[in-house]
Amino acid sequence: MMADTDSFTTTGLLRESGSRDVCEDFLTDEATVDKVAAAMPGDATSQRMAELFGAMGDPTRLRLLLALSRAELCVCDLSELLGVSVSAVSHQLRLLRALRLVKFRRQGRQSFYSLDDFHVEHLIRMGLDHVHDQDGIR
Amino acid sequence: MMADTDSFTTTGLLRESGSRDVCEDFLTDEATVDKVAAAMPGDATSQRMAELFGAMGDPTRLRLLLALSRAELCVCDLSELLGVSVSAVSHQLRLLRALRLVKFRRQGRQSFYSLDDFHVEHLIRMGLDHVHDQDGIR
DNA sequence: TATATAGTTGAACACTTGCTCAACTATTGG
DNA sequence: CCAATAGTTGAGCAAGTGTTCAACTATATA
Repeated sequence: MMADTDSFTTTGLLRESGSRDVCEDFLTDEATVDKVAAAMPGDATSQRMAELFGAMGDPTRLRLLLALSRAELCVCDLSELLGVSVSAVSHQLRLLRALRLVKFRRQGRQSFYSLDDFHVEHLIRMGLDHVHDQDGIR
Repeated sequence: MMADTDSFTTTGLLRESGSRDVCEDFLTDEATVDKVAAAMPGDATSQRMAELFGAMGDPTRLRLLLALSRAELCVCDLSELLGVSVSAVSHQLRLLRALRLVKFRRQGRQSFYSLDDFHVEHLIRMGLDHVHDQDGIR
């Protein structure tokens, strides 16, 4: 299956021999580093993952997703629910739509939004678990 | 078990009767909105979830986590692997540590970092799945 | 057709964030 | 003790981000 082949971790090319702020010429554990480097997803993949998590990393957007994980809702109701202006909600939904985290349908003059993908619900669930586990134990 | 009791969705308090940018006085589907509002995690919880996802939403930090999901590594090797300065790596690891996504141990003058929690690995895995599924299908 | 409602969009602005740089601590080796 | 290595930390700055505001589109109703 091959890990990935995008463009490869930037590594290897940044070896201008005098580069400061980098530790001594050869690595602490070169074998391990090579193994990890080979297993790393390509830049394009990690970039898109970062976009995904970044989208969920804003409180407003996350709460939009949390709300939509319970029901399909129109912009107006989402605005009320979160206490955020319609405009701000619309902007954020646009972003979530671009990343395919939510989809929408128009009915009359209303836009009803819902989660696009079951993965998103799983991610939300795991985020909740992580936070709750941290509070509970430790 | 009760959904949560933190501080409650901001909702309900922002009803200064003349507030602009909010749709007509009563909601499209008040019953549903109430149901969703009751099921929403409290502000403190969603705030912490947003911090978690936000931490994973930066390309550098995400790639640190991806690397650490494969092996325990020192700052220097991480710096090499990602092509990012030692200082930048250290700053980001500090943040990840504060959120308990990674832990570290000192050995001599080196700091070895690793993932703190198996949840993080699951989240990474699901993020990968989501991105790959989007590419594959559709 | 005119008016109101629901939502979208671009520009602008304040705020946040990730990096660099330089100074610092801590551990090792001579 | 001195020098070097590994890493941490605070300040500062450029780039990015979320909200507001005002102008706009589109659908429904009188």
